[in-house]
Amino acid sequence: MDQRAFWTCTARPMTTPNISNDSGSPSNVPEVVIQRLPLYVRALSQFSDSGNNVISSEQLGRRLQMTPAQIRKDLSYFGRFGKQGRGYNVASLEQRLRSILGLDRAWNTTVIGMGRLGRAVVSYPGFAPEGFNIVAAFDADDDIVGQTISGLDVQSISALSEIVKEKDIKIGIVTVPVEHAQEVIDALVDAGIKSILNYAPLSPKVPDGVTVRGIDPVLSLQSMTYYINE
Amino acid sequence: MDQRAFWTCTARPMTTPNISNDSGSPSNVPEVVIQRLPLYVRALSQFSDSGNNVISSEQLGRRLQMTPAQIRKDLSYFGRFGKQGRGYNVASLEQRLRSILGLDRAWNTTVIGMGRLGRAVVSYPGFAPEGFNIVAAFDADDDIVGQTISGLDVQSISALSEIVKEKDIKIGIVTVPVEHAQEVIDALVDAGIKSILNYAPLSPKVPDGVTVRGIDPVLSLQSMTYYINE
DNA sequence: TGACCTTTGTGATACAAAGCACACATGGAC
DNA sequence: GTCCATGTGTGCTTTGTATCACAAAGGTCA
Repeated sequence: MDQRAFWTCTARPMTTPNISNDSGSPSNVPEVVIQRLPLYVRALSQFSDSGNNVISSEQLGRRLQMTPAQIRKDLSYFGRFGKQGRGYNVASLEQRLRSILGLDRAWNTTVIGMGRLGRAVVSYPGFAPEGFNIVAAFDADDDIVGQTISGLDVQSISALSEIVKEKDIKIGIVTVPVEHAQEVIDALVDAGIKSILNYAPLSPKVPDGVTVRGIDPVLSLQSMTYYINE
Repeated sequence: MDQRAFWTCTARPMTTPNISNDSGSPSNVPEVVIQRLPLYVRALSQFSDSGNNVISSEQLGRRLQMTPAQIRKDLSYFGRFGKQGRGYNVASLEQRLRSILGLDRAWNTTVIGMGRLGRAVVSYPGFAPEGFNIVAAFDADDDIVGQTISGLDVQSISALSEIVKEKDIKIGIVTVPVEHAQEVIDALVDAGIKSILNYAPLSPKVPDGVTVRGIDPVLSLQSMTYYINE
């Protein structure tokens, strides 16, 4: 395999579990900041639902349990969105942030691995409302290929590359058993995918420019137990 | 050289999405370090499966995509486990780390919210082998209370506190809809739970000394889209 | 035994991110 | 128009963490 760096995570010395961003991306914005933007979007969306037009960094900070200064600093990486003495326009800040993150459009995604976990993922109703459409499903098992699950025809992994191009899929969601995860991720990368959401319990190697985020509840539990005693 | 790790979330003074550890814990060990330990445990376990007795920080670092120095530094917070010129004994280091994390015992957990997501969680086969036993299930809906799901009798949330004590439950897993998540988390805290795994898309408020880890695939996707273009 | 090689453990250093504090816009009151 | 209250945007300071670099420790073999 090639030995370009695989580094992960962040542009930063953050080295946080389950996040791997190789963003060789020139983006001078720290990765941690990018990760907080969706939180702001979510909070703003809730705020506007409750009928508010304007919000201060203080209010937003109280809701998200962070300091107002950090929020202002984060936003300042992208421009000046607030009015002094007044605060931020809720709707317009939300819109600006969505645009920065690329959330003002829909994204086609695919799930690879149609076992128990993959089925749960494709039937999870939380993705579509946020613009993440699962448009293809794959599996390696011939007994599963050909089935229709949640309206998706399960296809053979050998067709991955072709379908990715055909359907303009930009994000891969990996739900295969851990022993096949690296090869599936390699296949996604070969197919040109740059963003991978990985449910398998491993730290995959990916080339620069590919971002991987891991979802690993066991890891989360295992680090919490440390704090239970003391 | 640059390096990185990946996986879930982060630490305290860092305010990273999905992690909130207030642990007023006196532990002088940085939270990020605690979060990396389970990665080491996992890698060591794989190593010993492949028949190796000894591993160097360099080998471990290669596998986990991080610098050897960071691994040695992390370990040094807890003691001296290696032999110079040789490396670490795989089995014994794994055992020591498990002990530090509290993984050398089993933990009783409960899932609150028996909707689609909760059912997926209780039937997920990845928890038990790691010592996390789900011993109770709760829901607020009277139609669901009384059902048996994956061998668990679903109980009313009103019985939460009682059952937590009766079954010595130490960890709560929250899979209720977001609009009820904060109240359920409050109830867990009232019941004496100190560790919460939260699947609901919000940043819950918890008192000092309670650790919350969030599992939020949508947030992960939303921060990845930023890097797709550029 | 001692020369040599490897790999640890750790003080010192570099750097990134968080928080502080204040200058300065802005809007409202009068 | 002037004054005041409010809350942004940001340079500077502090904090936290990753990395460097090297002394000391163990192993090996002549």
